[in-house]
Amino acid sequence: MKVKYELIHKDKKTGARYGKLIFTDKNGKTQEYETPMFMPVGTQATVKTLSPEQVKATNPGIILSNTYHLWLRPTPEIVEKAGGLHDFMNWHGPILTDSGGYQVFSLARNKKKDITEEGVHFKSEIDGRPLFLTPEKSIEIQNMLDSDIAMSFDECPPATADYNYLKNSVERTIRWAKRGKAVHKNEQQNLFGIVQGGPYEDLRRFSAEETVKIGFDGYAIGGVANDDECKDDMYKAIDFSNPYLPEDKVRYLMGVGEPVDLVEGVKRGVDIFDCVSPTRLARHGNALISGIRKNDKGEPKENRLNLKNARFKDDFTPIEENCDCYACKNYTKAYIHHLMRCDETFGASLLSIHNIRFLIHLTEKMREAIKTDTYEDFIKEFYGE
RNA sequence: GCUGGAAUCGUCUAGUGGCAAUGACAAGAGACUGUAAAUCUCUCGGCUUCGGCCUUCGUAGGUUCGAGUCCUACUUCCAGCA
Repeated sequence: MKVKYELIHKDKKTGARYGKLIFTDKNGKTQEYETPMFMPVGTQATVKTLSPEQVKATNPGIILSNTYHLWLRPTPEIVEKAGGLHDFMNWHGPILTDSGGYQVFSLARNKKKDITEEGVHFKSEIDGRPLFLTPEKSIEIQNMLDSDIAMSFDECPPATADYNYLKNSVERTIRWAKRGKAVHKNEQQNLFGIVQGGPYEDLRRFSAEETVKIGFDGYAIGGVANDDECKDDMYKAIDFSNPYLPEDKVRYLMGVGEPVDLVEGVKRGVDIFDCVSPTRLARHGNALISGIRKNDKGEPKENRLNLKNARFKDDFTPIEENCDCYACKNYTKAYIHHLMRCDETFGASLLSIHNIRFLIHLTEKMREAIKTDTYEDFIKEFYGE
């Protein structure tokens, strides 16, 4: 499905954007989704522990999947044979595939040696065989997967990377973006470019301007929220990138994030987000709740309950009294505590439903605030001020 | 009744003369940001001025510089024979 972003309203005080993503399929049929948007992640063509129906009940727009992982298993040939990713996984809403760029960060073992101009060397985690992913290959795989939005193959650098490393990396990522676009053939698929450059103003500007010159259907800000990156560097990455991105294209902050990151990202002009955290936290027994807490750096962080804690064994109230999710409407903390203690998958499912719904609900509230030019008040209320 | 064997931290378990004592589970807590993650880390006898000190391997004695480990008796359990 081809996508078009429509900027509908900007919050008068903060500039936060309310908009729509309009997808049109080859028969001219459209699907509309509002932004700000949170996109749940389903790396292996499934949002872990959830059926498509359960995901749908959280009211999402786009969901993610992953080029690298589907390349290894089941292979793009199988997905193509199944009629594309939508039919294969029974998800008929929009799908965005990450390019494998994050795996350059998380899986390439020897960054200096494995990342070359031509592409990136990996060793399969499944059978140890050598793998080589190039910008062309990534796009070719995504074309075959037939996702609605393909991402350019980039290098997602570690937060510890220094200026010189980032400068070379940014330049190479731009060359990769050109190579990827040159081989992009799937006319029903959109292609997004990715801005890199760490927390450096000149690198972000250069990366954004060069990426925009190539011309993409949407733009992402990448390389944030890795390792122990501080929030301040993430905000710099956004602030130094957004001024150089076109107003009429959607802006995607990759891999983010926590509720506080969504609120701060939208304030800085971001439209869409994705993050594994709601589903991973869920599998590890944690439920997102309203309010904020501080991490050990003193930064504001998501508030949550660890339902595995003994104190919940006889707590027969829902995770959040006013939450409209399936888990909160039907189950108690004591029950979920019991399921998590017994390693029952249903516990992880209920927490995944709650956490995803929590973030999506947050974006819904942000939209309403932007539409009424009260986003600043919304932020104050969010921080409990 | 006889002959073997066994009793160790909530549970199972390692341990054959230097041991507060192995591993697993359970338990208590923490981490997690484009998913190598239903994973990983820490704690798990008591006290501590963090150097140690104290009390622990069924019970009671004994041998030894030193005993969970060797010896004796007892208690309980298991197996085989009656």
